[in-house]
Formats: sequence, structure tokens, C-alpha cells
Amino acid sequence: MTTETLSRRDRERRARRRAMLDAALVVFAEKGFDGATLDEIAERAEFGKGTLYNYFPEGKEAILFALFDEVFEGMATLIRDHFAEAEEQPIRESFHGLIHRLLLHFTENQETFFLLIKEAQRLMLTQHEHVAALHRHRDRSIDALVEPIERAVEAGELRPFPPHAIAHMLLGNVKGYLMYSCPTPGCDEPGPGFASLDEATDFIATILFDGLLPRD
Amino acid sequence: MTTETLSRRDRERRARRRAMLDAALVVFAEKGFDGATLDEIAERAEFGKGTLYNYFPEGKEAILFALFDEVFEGMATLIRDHFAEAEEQPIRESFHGLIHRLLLHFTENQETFFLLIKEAQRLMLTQHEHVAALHRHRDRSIDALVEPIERAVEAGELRPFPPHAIAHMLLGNVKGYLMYSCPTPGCDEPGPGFASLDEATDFIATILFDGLLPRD
Amino acid sequence: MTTETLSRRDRERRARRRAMLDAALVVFAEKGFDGATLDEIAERAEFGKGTLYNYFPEGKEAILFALFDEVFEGMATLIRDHFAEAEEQPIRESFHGLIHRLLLHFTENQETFFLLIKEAQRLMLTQHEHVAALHRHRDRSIDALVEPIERAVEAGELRPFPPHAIAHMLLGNVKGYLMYSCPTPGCDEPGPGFASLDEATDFIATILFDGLLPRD
Amino acid sequence: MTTETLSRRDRERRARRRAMLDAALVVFAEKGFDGATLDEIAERAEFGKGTLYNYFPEGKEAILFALFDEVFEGMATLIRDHFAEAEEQPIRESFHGLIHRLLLHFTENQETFFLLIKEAQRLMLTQHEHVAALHRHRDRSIDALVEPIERAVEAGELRPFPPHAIAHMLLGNVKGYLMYSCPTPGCDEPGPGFASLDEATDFIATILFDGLLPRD
DNA sequence: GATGAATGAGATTTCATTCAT
DNA sequence: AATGAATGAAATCTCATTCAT
Repeated sequence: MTTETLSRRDRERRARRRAMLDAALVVFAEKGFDGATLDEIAERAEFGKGTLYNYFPEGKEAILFALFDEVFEGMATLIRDHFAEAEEQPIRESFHGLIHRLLLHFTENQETFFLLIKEAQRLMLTQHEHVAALHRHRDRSIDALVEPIERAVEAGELRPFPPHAIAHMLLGNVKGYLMYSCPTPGCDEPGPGFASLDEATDFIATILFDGLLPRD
Repeated sequence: MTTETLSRRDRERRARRRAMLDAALVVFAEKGFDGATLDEIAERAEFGKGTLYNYFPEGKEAILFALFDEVFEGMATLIRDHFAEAEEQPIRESFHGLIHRLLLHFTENQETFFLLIKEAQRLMLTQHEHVAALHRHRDRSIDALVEPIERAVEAGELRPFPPHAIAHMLLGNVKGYLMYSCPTPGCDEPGPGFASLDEATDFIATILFDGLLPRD
Repeated sequence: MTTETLSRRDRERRARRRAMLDAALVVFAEKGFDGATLDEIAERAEFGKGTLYNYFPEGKEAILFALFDEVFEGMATLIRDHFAEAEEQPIRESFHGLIHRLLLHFTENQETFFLLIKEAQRLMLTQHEHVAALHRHRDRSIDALVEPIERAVEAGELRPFPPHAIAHMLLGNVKGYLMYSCPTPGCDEPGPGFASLDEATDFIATILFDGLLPRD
Repeated sequence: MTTETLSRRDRERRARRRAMLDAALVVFAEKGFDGATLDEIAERAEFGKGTLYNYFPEGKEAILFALFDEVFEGMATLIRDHFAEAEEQPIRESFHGLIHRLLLHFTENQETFFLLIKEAQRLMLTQHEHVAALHRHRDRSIDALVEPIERAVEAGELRPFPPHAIAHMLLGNVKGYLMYSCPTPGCDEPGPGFASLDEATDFIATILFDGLLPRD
């Protein structure tokens, strides 16, 4: 009945929630939201199906959105952390580093990437009641990018395009490259794309900052 | 019983198939594959639900893949046509024109775009038995791009990146821009992005060919 | 494709609807609304579970209310028919006859009676969204009674109580007697109450019209 | 550990049981047995859900039957008390008083009335394993009525009908009137029926003892 | 060939009950 | 003894597919 006991309960509760979200992420990433069943999620999480409803009383969709919370927050945090650390770098290096981090992040957390592509993008083109929430989620990553871009544009270090547009294109190119390089699932071949993350990073950064036309 | 009669039947058959696919495209684009029901498709096509099975005996998914056939073929044809017409142009102009055409195409055929984003991308990250077919579909557009890119690379007009990779990034940037500029569905606001297709085209072309760093 | 064909379809459709309602009545009467399952109703009706939803797309409750439609209409019709036939009779004979008919009706259609007691009465004491509809249903029987009662009251043949109240008590006494005389289900004993319907009718009519105090 | 301590425990135990039954009565009366959830009952009783099972190890239904115990016992006691107090009154006055008490009792304890109508009546028309217990419960009220009725019949003060039947009709008319006068739940209108309990009592007593036909 | 009613597998969700703390 | 999280059986409902007409 002491704080110790309470905090143990609390810790356990969080651990279970975590286990459920982990399981759900894997299943949603593989099968997609509609293809996933609560049975499979519960089984993978090693809980009874009903227990899911203790943690997410609003049901299946609430689990998806809880995952979105984390996934988008993770991306925004990564971006914010990067700029906090790379404050003094010239713009190209700074973004080169960010692209590298993002590629690494989504390579190491492929389920996260799949969830974004399969479910977040799909829902954003929908009249779903929570689209707005989704846009707000995405905008947290965009917003973290906009400020440094804005400064660079004002300093004349980047072409004078709308910072929002630039931010979207930056993330879009990372996602686009990952879609391209993604190996066909279930097939053994390694997938197209560059052999190393460094090369991939250079490729994206070159296109974005230098363009495909050779500069003499 | 003559060829004339037969060909009339044939024409009617095709017209019906067309009507079904048109209806399915609209419904799939709006609701997504899982959210769409055959009832709704049949009703919109003004046919009985059973008739769908006369034209697509393999069922719901067969309709989706028949749409993919058309949608990807349409994109590949657009690309091929463009290069057939723009044979003599310098590389930047030529691709500038292509980007414009693609933006126009997907703006005028938004359902097509939604289908690609919502369903084709999703399925490509799946172990679905027909992923390979999907990749082949996509590769027809890519292949139509690769040849001119290859020539430009060899002529030193483009940086020496793998033509496949370049082709993917080109299409990826068009899709990325469209995702960005797409208005929130159900909301009246116009959506972000540039006011005119020309500006959008310039934006994408500038990023891709000249890069975000100003050239002096 | 002629009217003949169409009317056959129509007849079949109605026959199926009938079979479903018949099955539902039996199951609802035995198990109550909550205790009944669609599986059991479908099985008893010898249809697939899904077929129920073709006929009652609004689901389980819609079936219940469709039954109420019939059951209340049946009761109201019985009352109206009775007074249409018994126009010239003195008031006591007329109502004596009605009581007899009602007892017979509910004895022969015990499921109907059970449905009224178990579900209609329960729902009427509820904030259910369709209570109002239920009251209107009941009022059709009451209304059919009120007119003759009103005339009798005005003619001084009945005590000057509100006709509505009298009508309710009349039906209430029939239901009350039936509740009393109803044999314990599942038990072989015959149930209390009078041996014949005639005696029961006399009993109810005597109480209602003459009172329990002997008139000298 | 002394008797005092034990009896305090005992008193507390009873108080808790009471609180649970009070909560259950309210919830069962409003939602019905099937519609009620143990969660809601526990919350209203301000106990943990598990605690309910310490007091009613047989579960939800045991709570319902514990309520029946009290409700039927309350009715029987009311009847017995009445006749104990009204021993010397002439039969009509005596029953007039009883009717008044019953109306008052159920008006003041509407949940009790709802439980009887919604659940007891329903269960009595069921093959439930405890129907017999329910009948026995009801018979305690009936039995308390039968004796005075029997005496009155033997004394020629009431018509020579079976006392059981008369007892049932008496209670049935009270319930019937209450069902009639009950306002539509959720609706603001006052409900039909007489303005005062006294008028209602006169109405019921007149019907039962004097009949609807005017005595000259 | 066109039709749409019939079908039942399979999905989400609820909730009485159990039991470790 | 009190608790409430865990549980899974069982319910309603949906919808792709079949098939008799």
C-alpha cells in the first residue's frame, strides 16, 4: 500500500501496455490495420483478447492511434534532437546528418516505416474523423524542420521556396528512397538501392541540395 | 450470329467491364480496398452484384488488380508518349515537361493517385502472392524513364547515379509533392502547395535538377 | 419476368419473412429477448444467420419490433372485430364475449402472451428510444375499447370512470388472470385457475362488472 | 476478538451487503437484469467488483434472487401487518386500506415495482431452475391474503370464488393500475391515472368490490 | 448472361467470473 | 477480506462469394 507498491503496479501496467503496443506494431506493420485481427495481436502480446480492452477501451482503432502517437513523436524527437546537437554545422552538413539518421532510424525500425506508409498515408487521404489529429502529428515533424530551413532560406543558403514545402520534400525523399530500396518482402533478394547507408545518404543529399545536373 | 453480332456483343461486354472498373476505381479510391464493398461498387456501376463475378470471376481482388493494370499502364504510356514527342529537347526541359504532365495527370485523375498511394504502396510492402506482378507493373513506368536517363547520364548531362535510382526519385518526388499539396479531405480549405501547376513543376524540377543550394 | 413471376417472388419473400418471425416469436417467447440468440432463431427458421439481416437489416431489435407490430395489431383487430360483430348487445354481454375471445386468443397463442409480458411490459418501463412507438401500439387496442366504453358510460350503463382507465383495467384483468392461471413451465401440473375458459370468463366478468360483493 | 468485535464485524458485513443490494436494486430496476453490469452495480455500491463475489459467491443471479427475497418478503409483511392491524374492520374497508397501502408502497419504492414487473414476471414464465422458488416467494403474499378472503367468503361477504383466485386478482389489479398510471420514463408528462392515491384506491376498490355496473 | 437472395466464416466487442495480490 | 486486472466464451453483425432462377 506504499508508494513502492503503487509504483510497481504502475510499472507493470506500463510494461503490459508496451507489450501490447509492440505486438500491435508488428502485426499492423505486417498485415495492415484491416488485415490484422485482435486475436493475433493478443496472442503475440501473450494476453487474453479481453485484456486489450482494459488498456484500450475504445478498441482496435485506439491501438492504432496510440501507435501513431509514438511513431510520430519518435520521428519529431529524432529531428529535434538532431538540430539540438548539430546547431553550428553548415546547412548541407546538418541536413546530410539528418538524412542519415532518418534512414538509420527507419531501417532499424522497419515496422514503424511500414505503419507510416501503409496506414498513416492511407488515413490522411480519408475523411476519417481523426485525420486532423493525424495531420497534427505529422506537422510536429514538419515544424521541427521548418525553423532551421527558414533560417537558411533567410540567410540565402537555400533557394527561396516556402520552408513548409521544402520540409515536406525532404521527408518525402527519405520515404521515397526507402520505398525504392525496400526489398520485396518474402523474397530473398537484397532489394535495390545503394549498398551502404552512407551512399544512400549522399545520393539523397546530392539530389536535394545539388541537383541532378552536374555543377561544373 | 455473324461477326457483326459478335462484335456488338463484344463491344457491350467491354463497355460493361469499363463501367465496373470506373465504379470500382471511385469506390476503392474513397474507401480503400478493405473499406469498399462489392455492393457499393455494383450499385455505382448499376449492375447486379452477381454480374461483377461474370466479369471478374476471381473476385474483389481481381478487380483491384485489373485497375492496377490500367493505372500503371496509363502512367507508363504517359511517360512513353512524352519522350516520343519530346525527343529532341534538352534533358532538363524534357523532364520539366514530364513532371508537368504527371502533375496534371494525377490532378485530373485523383482517384488514380489515391489508388496508388492507398493500395499499391500498401500491397508492395506485403508478402501478397501478387506483389511480384505489382513490381512488374511499376517497373514499366520506371523502364520507360530509365532509357532517357541512361542516355543523359552517359552524355554527362546528369550525375552518374544509377538510372533506376534516379527514375524512382523522380516519380517519388512527384508523388511526394502531390501528397503534400493534397487538401485534407472533407475540409474546405484548398490544401497547401503552390497555386499553379507551373509553379509546382518548377519547384520539383528545381529541386531535382538544380538542388536547393543556390547556384551562383 | 411477368407479373406472375414477380408475384411469386413476392409471395416467397413474404413466406420467408413469416418463417423468420414465427421462429423469432417462439425463441423470444421462450428465452426472452436478451436470452435469445440470432443463431437459434436462424436455425429454427431454417435459414442462414446472414439471411435474417436481409429481411431485418436493422438487426435483432428490428425483429422484436416487427413482432410487436403484429402482436399488437392482432389484439387491436380482435377487439375491433368483436365490437363490429357485437354491435347490438348489452354492455355486459358484449364485454363478456370480448373477455372470452381474449382468453381464447392468448391461450391459443401463448407465445404472443409471453412476448407481451416478458418484453413489451419490460420495454415500456424503459427509456428505450422506441418506447413511444410501443405506447402507440398499445394504445391502438385501448382506443378500440374506449369508444364503446365511453358510450356505455354516457348512457349510464357503466360507472362514470375515465374510459381510458376502464379500458386498461379490462385488459389488465385478462392479463392478470392469464398470469395467474399460467402453468409453471417445465412442470407437468395443469396450472391453477378455472377448468374451463367459460368459468374463467365468468369470473373476470363478474369481478369487473358486478364486483366481489354479492348483490342481493 | 471478543463477542463485541465479532458483532461489529457482523454489523459491518451486513451494512455492506445492504449497500450492495441497494445498488443492485437501482441498477436492475433501471436496466433490467441482462442490461445491468456488475461493474455498474459495484461502482454504485462503492465497492470493488470482486467484493460482490465475497457476498454473493454464486454471482449475478444470486444478487437478483436476494433482492427477490427482500421484495417479496416486504410485500408479504405489508399484507400481514395490515391484517394484523385491521382485524376488526368490515371486509371492504379492510381491503380498501390494503389497496391504499400497496399503492403507496410501490409508489414510494418504484424500483421494487420495476423489479417485479421486469424480472420476476419474466422469470416466472421461464423454465429457470429457480422458478419454483419464485412461485413460493409470490405465494407468501398470496397466502397472507387468502386467509382473510377465505373467512369473508365463508361468511358470505364475498362471492364464492376460490380465495386463491381472488387474491391473485386483487394484487393483479393493483399492479395493473400501477402499470397504467406509470409515466413514460424519460418523458416529462405526469403519466395518466388519477391525481391522488385516494382516488386511485377508490377506483380499484370499486371495480373489485362493486363492479363497473352501477348498483341502484 | 444478369441477377440478387442466401450463406456462414470471421470480425469486433462485452462482461460475468476468477484469482493473485 | 477487499480488490480490480485478466480472461475468453459468446454475442451481434458484415460481407465476399455462390448459385438457382
